Amino acid sequence: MADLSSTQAIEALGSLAQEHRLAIFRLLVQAGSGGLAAGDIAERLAMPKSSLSFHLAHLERAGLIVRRRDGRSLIYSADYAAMNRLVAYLMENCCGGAGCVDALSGSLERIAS
Amino acid sequence: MADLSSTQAIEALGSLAQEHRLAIFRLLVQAGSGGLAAGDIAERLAMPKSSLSFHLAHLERAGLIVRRRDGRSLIYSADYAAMNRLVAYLMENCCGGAGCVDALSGSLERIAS
DNA sequence: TCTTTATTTCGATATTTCTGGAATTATCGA
DNA sequence: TCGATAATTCCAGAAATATCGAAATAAAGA
Repeated sequence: MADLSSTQAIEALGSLAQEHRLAIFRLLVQAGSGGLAAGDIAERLAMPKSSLSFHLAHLERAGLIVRRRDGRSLIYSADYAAMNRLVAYLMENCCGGAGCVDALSGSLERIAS
Repeated sequence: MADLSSTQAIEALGSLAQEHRLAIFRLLVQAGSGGLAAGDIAERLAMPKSSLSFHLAHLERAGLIVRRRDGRSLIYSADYAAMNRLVAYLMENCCGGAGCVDALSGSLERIAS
């Protein structure tokens, strides 16, 4: 699993830095590896299909989600590995060394329990 | 240390999702708590002062950096706690549960060593 | 093949963000 | 107080993003 370049990190950060796209991504994370059809997402988030399509394409370009076809539906799902790479990038490049690692260990334990 | 709202997370993500701002932030992380004067940053990153000022204001608004005055200089420094909150937000809301925590534990160990 | 369903792509517009020179504000030292 | 230094704010234009209806594409089933 190769490290992210800063260009890739910027792409990913920019994708998540938008109200609708963050909501889409969070929904897909919740949905798990089964993913959700575009139509389902549009309905749940109550947004016009063409707008949704624009944001899905953005997230896919950034590598944060993947899609597969199932009959007439296109199923989108979160790429957890990509997200891990992004978080790892932030921890390695944008955190304050040991203090940061300690602080985050606490968070990890909280989430795991 | 209160959790980030999704609006705050979007602000922070948007601040880092820009070439110059990411470079500024990384530089400030490296610089440590002593921080750097605006002029130093402008020189090191070779950018016009007014542009730099725009980006510093953006990062400060997002809560990722803080500034203090020292004589004629304004010293900027990274707010590690804010960064930790952002990473924690991503792990809690945008990661795939246990699998994600395991993957990131590995990263933490790698960074710590 | 024709129709229906699922979704994307196109296109025009509105909005936001970025850029950098010029003018302005704040501080220091003589 | 004056002159020099450090930085910001102002401004206008350029570039990038977001919005969403209408038209186009892809697949399924009768």
